[in-house]
Amino acid sequence: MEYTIQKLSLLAGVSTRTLRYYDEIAILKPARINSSGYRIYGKTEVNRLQQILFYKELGLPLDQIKEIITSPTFNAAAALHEHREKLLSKRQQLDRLIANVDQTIAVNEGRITMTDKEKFEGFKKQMVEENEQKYGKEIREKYGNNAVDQSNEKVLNMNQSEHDEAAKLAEEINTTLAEAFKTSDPAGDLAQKAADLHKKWLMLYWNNYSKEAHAGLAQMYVDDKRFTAYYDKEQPGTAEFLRDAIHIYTGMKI
Amino acid sequence: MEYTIQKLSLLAGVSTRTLRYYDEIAILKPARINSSGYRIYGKTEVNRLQQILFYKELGLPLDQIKEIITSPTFNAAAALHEHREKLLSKRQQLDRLIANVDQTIAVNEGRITMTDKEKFEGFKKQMVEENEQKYGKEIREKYGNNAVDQSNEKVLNMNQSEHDEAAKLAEEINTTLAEAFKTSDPAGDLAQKAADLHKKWLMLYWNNYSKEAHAGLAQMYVDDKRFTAYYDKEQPGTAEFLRDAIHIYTGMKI
DNA sequence: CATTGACCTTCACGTTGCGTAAAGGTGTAA
DNA sequence: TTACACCTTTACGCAACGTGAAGGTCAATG
Repeated sequence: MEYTIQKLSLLAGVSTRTLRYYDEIAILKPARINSSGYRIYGKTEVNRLQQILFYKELGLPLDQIKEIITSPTFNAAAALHEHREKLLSKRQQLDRLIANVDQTIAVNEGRITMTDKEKFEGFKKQMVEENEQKYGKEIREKYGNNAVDQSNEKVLNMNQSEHDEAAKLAEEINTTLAEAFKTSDPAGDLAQKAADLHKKWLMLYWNNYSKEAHAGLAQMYVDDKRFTAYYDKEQPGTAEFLRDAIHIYTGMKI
Repeated sequence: MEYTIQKLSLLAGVSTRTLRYYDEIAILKPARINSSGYRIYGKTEVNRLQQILFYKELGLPLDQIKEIITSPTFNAAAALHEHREKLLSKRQQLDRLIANVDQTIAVNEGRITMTDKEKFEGFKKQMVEENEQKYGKEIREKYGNNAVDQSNEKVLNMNQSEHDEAAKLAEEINTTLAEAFKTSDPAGDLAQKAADLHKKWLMLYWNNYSKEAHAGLAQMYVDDKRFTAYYDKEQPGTAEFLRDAIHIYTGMKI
């Protein structure tokens, strides 16, 4: 079976320009040139093209593909392993980017609802949101991307009134927590109410609430200095108190 | 505060070439040009550059950044949302690539151990591995990337004897399963032995065995025609029988 | 037989975001 | 004055083709 350039291009789903380019860089030369100067491809070339396209789908650059398929002694396995590493770190980079964009969108939209408040307050909020985001990354590793993406999507699609509700809830948590802290009893009614409010607040941000995640977040409030600073701003020890209350509330310890 | 091009480049951590390029494409013009033709940047330009670099970190192309920061009416939020979508699908694409590379490496290395066997057999094996891979994608969504990556890494690092062990185990599963199938009792000793072998076999591929995942995979053997075809090749109903045995073995139903 | 239209060829520039010379002017300290 | 660090513009290079442009070739049709 012989193919002209267009026949092969139709067969393989690539452009004729691509085939000419592959000829030019000598990764795929035609079997022969006919008397009119036309490129004629044979069975060998079809197979080779399929190989090339396969490796290309894997994201390998053409020069590496060339080495793989031209040199029979070339260590394809090593090349693939190396490429795998690159893809992995690329995905990590992408994850960071996505988290960053999510955060930026949130901050941008938050800014709109925040114009009346002081900048300092805004910064504090942003700080916590940032960390919430970081915790998101940990969830991401434990429960997969979809959960976090959906949750972030949820925040991004919140309307003004939902934003307001979240702010009101956050405020309510703070006052209730402050009252509860005075009782020194994380199992008491007030503390448990704070934990419950915190759950309600969380559910505005998370699509799928789980006790494990709630308890885990509570622990992070203690472990991460920036969270601790936020919750301890009025009374040192509040973050720890909240964690204890949530652990009792969820019946879980991390 | 005024900056020459190099001062600004040192401050911002970009090359002077970059700054000249930004001047050229009019995304960041210097505040003024001094009598010698030098570019002089001021405070405004520093801030603007920071904005540019920020959006660049998000992966936005320069022309879009230009629109965002030059047109005050430009809908930055919409642009970010759109960009977010792009990043998300990019990551999906990356996930596919990684799975594909993993698979290719496995097949490549599998081929070496398979040279003696028939091609047809090889194809069947490849088919099942492919699906195992697909199931891997479902795990990925449920348990995050790390688990699957580690598991694949494990396969990739298996040596010859481990490969052989896997093949032997697979063979043993098949014969045991065939015997067990005759008893028609998925709770019987033989069937439970098959399930246990299957677990051992799985543990060669998965880093973290869990009853849920094992039971889930068993269910997939019935749901996915290609798995079913593989296990039913001698006796129709074997895939279903194996699922029942595993569900009893794990004490779980999906 | 000539024409038409599909197909082929070889240039060659455009894309993105700069890196990297090359060739030459400027500022300042020794 | 000389050296040296700094500045300028110009322009090619990179990856992997897309997209014309200008011009030959082939098969079928009027």
